[in-house]
Amino acid sequence: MAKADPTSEHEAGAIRRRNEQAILQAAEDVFSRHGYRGASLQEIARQAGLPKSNVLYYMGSKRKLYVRLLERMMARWNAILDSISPEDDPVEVISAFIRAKIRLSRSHPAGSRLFASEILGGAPFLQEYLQGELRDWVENRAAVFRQWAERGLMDPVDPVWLIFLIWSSTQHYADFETQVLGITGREALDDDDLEGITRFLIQVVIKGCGVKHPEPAKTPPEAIQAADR
Amino acid sequence: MAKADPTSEHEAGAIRRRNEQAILQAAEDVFSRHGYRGASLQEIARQAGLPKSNVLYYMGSKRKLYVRLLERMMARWNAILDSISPEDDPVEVISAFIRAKIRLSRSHPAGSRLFASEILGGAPFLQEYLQGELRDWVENRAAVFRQWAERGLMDPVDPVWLIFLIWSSTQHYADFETQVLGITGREALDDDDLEGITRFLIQVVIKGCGVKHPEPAKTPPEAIQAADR
DNA sequence: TAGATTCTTGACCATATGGTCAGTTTTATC
DNA sequence: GATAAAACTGACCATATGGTCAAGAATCTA
Repeated sequence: MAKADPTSEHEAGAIRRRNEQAILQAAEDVFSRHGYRGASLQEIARQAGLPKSNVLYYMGSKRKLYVRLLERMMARWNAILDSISPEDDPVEVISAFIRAKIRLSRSHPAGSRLFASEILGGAPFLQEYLQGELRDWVENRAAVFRQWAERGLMDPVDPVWLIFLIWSSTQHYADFETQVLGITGREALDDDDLEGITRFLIQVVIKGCGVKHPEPAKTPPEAIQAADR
Repeated sequence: MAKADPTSEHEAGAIRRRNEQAILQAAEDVFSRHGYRGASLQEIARQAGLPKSNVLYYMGSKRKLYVRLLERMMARWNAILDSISPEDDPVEVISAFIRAKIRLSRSHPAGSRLFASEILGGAPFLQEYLQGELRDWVENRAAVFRQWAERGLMDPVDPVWLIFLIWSSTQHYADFETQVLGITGREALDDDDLEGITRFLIQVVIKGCGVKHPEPAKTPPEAIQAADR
């Protein structure tokens, strides 16, 4: 190997990276539970097992730490926001999107709540992102949805409302985990629950918006079988 | 009139009531934007146009003020959580619920966000409510949904997930108003937008879950007409 | 008008906040 | 091992926090 084992105690940057991660993780939790103002560096430091000064040494300021967390979450987001084309199968695309979004909300619940908290506070740090990247992304998708509707592959629903519907319903299981657990009376949602929720959401959206598989150009055998029933 | 005009400057309790309302309104806004910890009595007082001491005189403590706001919101909620019976028309019931929920989220956006913020923070003040009243309500509804499914009036979807779907998607337009506006690029959502969203959500849920009108016992004329087309 | 009651609010308190800094320890480089 | 650079942290600062209190102002009751 060209580099020394990064997890070793003896390697230089190892403990720095470990501390940084500990701080980021602690901060994500505290910020997500109490919002930007309500979070305290003291609590973050305690949760990361470091003195407060050390947190500031690593992160510079509360503000910078917070922005860094937001950016990290946006990056995770971008990773699943792959582009689509009108030639794709609408059923596949929408199903995959719902699935990916649920998975992300569940694999990074604190980050997801952090985002929600930022939005609730009026998105003072995210205005740019909302009106820039994210807006472009939504409009792109919306255009494709409209083409699908024109080709009869789905009902002519407003694509923006559809995107928000998928967004809100998937996000809900991370942001409002407390509520879901409180009401269902469970300790936690297991993988089976998650799979059930995912399937349910996919089914409702697909069926509710009349999303269909595209007609293959040259009818393959399966299509004939399907028309047969 | 038995009592003096409550809005008059000369009536005794009038200004007290007015101050109280000003405080509650200001507090709802500040708490909803910054969460319990992040909110400061100073800012609430300033926004209500009163000295901080006066706020404490009226409300006792930050905690009491916050709890009072939560209770007020729960009361508004209960007002639309009327009970249903398996004999009702599923289409009507679900449509009315979505409509009422959207209306409430829009008429009291700050209160709605306050609730969301409380949940994000782990619902330290609402555990009881979630596991008590609200849970009972959800289970009641779920039981009715199941009966509808058995009678073939809707698909056999998990009723709890359905309720959460309606919940999250309707709540979204209040809680994430900033996001919606930022992405759509609008200044505000007008009544037409709201009506469009409402119709869209109703359509997707009704169609997506295969919700049907019940067969009337003795087919009235309208049913024949409907079957005609 | 007199006395009691309720309101109102500035001054104040203990505590906690984000952030600075100087001094120390640890690590890298020669 | 000497020196420089990076990492660390306790003491400290100005400010803001939720809350108390006493004393004045307004209102009600007689």
